[in-house]
Amino acid sequence: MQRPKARKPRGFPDRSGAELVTERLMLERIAGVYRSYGFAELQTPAFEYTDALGKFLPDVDRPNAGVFSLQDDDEQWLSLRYDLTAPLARYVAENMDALPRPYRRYAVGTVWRNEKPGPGRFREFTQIDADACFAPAPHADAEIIMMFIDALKAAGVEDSDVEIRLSSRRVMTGLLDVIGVDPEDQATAGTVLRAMDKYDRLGADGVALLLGEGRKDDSGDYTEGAKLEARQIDQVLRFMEGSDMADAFAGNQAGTEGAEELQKIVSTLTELGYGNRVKLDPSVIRGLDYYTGPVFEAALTFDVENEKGQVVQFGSVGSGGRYDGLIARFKGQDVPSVGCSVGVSRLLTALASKAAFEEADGPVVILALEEAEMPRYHRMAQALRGEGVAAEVYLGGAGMKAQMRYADKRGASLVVIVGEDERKAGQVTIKDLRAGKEASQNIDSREQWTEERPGQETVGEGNFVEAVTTRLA
RNA sequence: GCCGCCUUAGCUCAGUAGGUUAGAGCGCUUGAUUGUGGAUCAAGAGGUCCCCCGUUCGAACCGGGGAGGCGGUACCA
Repeated sequence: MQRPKARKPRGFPDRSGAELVTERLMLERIAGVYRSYGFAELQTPAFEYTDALGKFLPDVDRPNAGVFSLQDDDEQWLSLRYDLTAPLARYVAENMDALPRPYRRYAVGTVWRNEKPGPGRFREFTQIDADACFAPAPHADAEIIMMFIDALKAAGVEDSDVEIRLSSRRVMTGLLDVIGVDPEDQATAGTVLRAMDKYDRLGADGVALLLGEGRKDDSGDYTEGAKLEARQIDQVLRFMEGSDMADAFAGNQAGTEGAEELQKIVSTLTELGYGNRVKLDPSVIRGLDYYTGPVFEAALTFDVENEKGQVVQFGSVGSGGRYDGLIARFKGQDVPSVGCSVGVSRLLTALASKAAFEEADGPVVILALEEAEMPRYHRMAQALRGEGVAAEVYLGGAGMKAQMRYADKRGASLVVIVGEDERKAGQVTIKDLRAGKEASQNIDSREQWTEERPGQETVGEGNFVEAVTTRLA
């Protein structure tokens, strides 16, 4: 008989223990920030119709690569959501008339992307988003960014560890106009913007190659360039290196307005004390056929290492921006909207590389030494639970040594022992594994080992609950 | 998708310029302790040397193909 191999599909993490506890705490703290700004939770399903997500391949009757899709029994295509914004757009369009304006909601959930996993990058991960719809620039944008910063801080990211990089799609439209590239020309405009996006990593020279003929990277991969002229390339680079975005647009409407909008956002944030956290950065591009105004992302300022200690390219841990056209796909009418998203799974990975998670203590383990006394052991466990102490009775017929090993492996702080001796004497032995662990550092002979019983005490059976809670306190 | 590296015990990794019984450390099990985890000592279990095809008297090792993992790059809502 052919047995299946026990294996996990790649990019789908198994998760347990302290990581999960930390994630739940993180989510609750971020949600708390969102709620404090007046956002209320909305839950939508994991699946949406593929056309509602806008993920059919152009001119083909099949869903785009990158999303997990399947056909329902009526042959309609469904896809797992790849973010929380597309489902929001569907929800708002579907309930347009019933919703207050502005409509503010947050959402927490798992999203799925069918693409190659990388360091800190999974095919299944958690996002927590907040969005305001029917909310025009620039004040809604300033508020979202402010809240985004608060959320990251609540998630445990130190001020010095993160930087909010801000740019604007309208400014980019202006730039393209000025250098003579039609912003509507998806192919060229897209290539130019994607090249700019790589400025951090490749520097001016690398970007120049991508704007011109193309570039072959160190691994030998070749990327086709935008084929701009030298003059245009120079303009783009000068824009990227310049400090004042507005300068670049003498009389260009989109560019000038975009830059003014950014200035208003920055000055609002500065007035509220967030100015030092935000930096204008023309290399922030984000979703090309998605955002229409300001865009921003949170970049970590420390190196992320993998388990082998190698420093690894690590993307942003959250992002957001203005998408005035997303809901128009359904209703034909622009709905000015802006939102942010924290990539919780990725943020956890990054923080884990910085400091290991503390494993919490396991439950108190009550040894099961005498078969006939099982009810007594369960009663003792109940008594502890009644005081809010997590407790379990050992199950399975192993000897005392094996039970102790089990308690150790579980990370139990205390073991409760009632064997024949204790029972006859009306007593309970409590052993503190933590104390023993410490003492073991200094023990190196077998004699010492068998004689000492560190952290062990025997109390009357009426007092054992109190003795346990005192030790745990 | 493209490029590179890697794949030997549960884990981390040695290994022989093709030769019979493939190793270490850690972990695991058992014992030293007939009622005590973690230190120490001893013993033991555990392997299709990623898979397939080929070369060879003989392949974990050489050649070809494939799969998987890792990293980079492309794409990324």
